Amino acid sequence: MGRIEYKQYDRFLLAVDCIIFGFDGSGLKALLVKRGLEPEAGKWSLMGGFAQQNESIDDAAARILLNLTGLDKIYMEQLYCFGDLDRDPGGRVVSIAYFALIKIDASDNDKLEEHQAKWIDLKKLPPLVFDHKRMIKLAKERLQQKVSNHPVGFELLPHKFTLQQLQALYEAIFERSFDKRNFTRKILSLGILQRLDEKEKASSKKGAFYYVFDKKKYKQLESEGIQMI
Amino acid sequence: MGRIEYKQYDRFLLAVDCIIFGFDGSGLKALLVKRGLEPEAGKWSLMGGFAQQNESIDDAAARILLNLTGLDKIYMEQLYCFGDLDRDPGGRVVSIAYFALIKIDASDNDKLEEHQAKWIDLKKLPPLVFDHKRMIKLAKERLQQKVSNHPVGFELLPHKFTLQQLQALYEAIFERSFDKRNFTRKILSLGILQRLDEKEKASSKKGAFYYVFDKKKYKQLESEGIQMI
DNA sequence: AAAATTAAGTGTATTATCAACATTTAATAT
DNA sequence: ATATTAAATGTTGATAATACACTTAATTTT
Repeated sequence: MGRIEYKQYDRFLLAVDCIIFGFDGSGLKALLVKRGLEPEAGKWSLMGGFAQQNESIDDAAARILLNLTGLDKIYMEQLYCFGDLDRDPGGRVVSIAYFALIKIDASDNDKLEEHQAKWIDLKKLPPLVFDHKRMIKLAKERLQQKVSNHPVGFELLPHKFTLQQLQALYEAIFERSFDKRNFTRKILSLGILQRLDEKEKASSKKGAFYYVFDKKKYKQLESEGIQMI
Repeated sequence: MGRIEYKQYDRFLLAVDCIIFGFDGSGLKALLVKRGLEPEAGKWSLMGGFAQQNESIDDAAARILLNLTGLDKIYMEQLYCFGDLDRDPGGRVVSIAYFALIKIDASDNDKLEEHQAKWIDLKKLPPLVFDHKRMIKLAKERLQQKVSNHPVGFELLPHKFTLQQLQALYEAIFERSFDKRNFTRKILSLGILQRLDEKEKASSKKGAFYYVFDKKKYKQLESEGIQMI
């Protein structure tokens, strides 16, 4: 018994690619880098890397995200395994894609510059290497599905935020508008928001109340599931 | 440029494991085999195999399913990539799991016997090798989610079937009962069923009408999505 | 100090969907 | 002719989703 059984079978390079989502108040953004490796070096790409024998695939994904952003303990979920023969012209590489949700201003700017990384609006994507555009498309669909059934703003919004910011996030994710009254009623009825006494004054004279998430209730609904959309 | 860039990185064995669902009128079943390979040879297992360099991962999954059942052009969907370090005691193997939906009596019985395969009720699973039980659990959750948003009976039921058979399928998938009147109304309102003039007489004196799927409408709703549960 | 401005905050009526519930009907067997 | 069996079918109340417009708080301007 042990580690000699499977010698005869083919072995594969395993890449891990990360679709990193962020929200800056207007559009939904993805964090893209200039690819540092041939082939296609210098072109826009998702952040990625190769998995190593001494780590799980989840760990590889976390490592790659940390490497780019300096962040750990980030919301991350496996998206899909892309295994077509010719997806990478540099060789047979099977890629496992993960998507992550981060607060857009929490990442380490030095690291971002190191990788020539930029937040790019999903509606203005440049040409991307390999099948990375397809990955982003799938990730966005998964995010929509996720957000329909789970609270998710916590990961993408600053600690305190206004109802309009939250609505803007949902509108960016679903690329549609919501009725302010219905949206407010729905989201407040979930009981995951706590209103602060503080107001955001930059964008109106009256000012909009800040809210924070009730972490306990949020976590509960995150596992139970909700019906949001 | 070309196929020499990535030499330095680690390479992995890639397994493909198939969760094959079937429905026999009462319970939801999975097709399990007696594992033919050390380690754990002789124990119950999902049907699986190693991916080869000359095929896509999707193709590998289709090959493995064909190999066991003799069936091709089967409904199949990638489930998840399992990449933990010690999931397989025989070596570092990353497994990509697929789930398939087949008509339970369509498969090639000789082939099934060759692999000592059996249809086993999901509620009576024996101990399984590695993380295969976890795979089945996840596959069942995905199936529930799938069925909530897409018509799916077509793949699991015989060509013609009664409303009660269809309801029994849904009840098996969701492990709950539905009100017959509400279920019938809902499913008929989708407009994907065509009633035949023929009746099934085995289980009642009155007889229950057979239905078939309206393939065109079915395919349309399959891509558009529905709200079933 | 009054008026104007700006976006925030809020309520109601209508419609559609979901859930609960029991009787009648068609065909065969006695 | 009667009994039996499972199939087929409708209504009502509750809940959720949608559509829609005015009032309020605070600042800025006159």
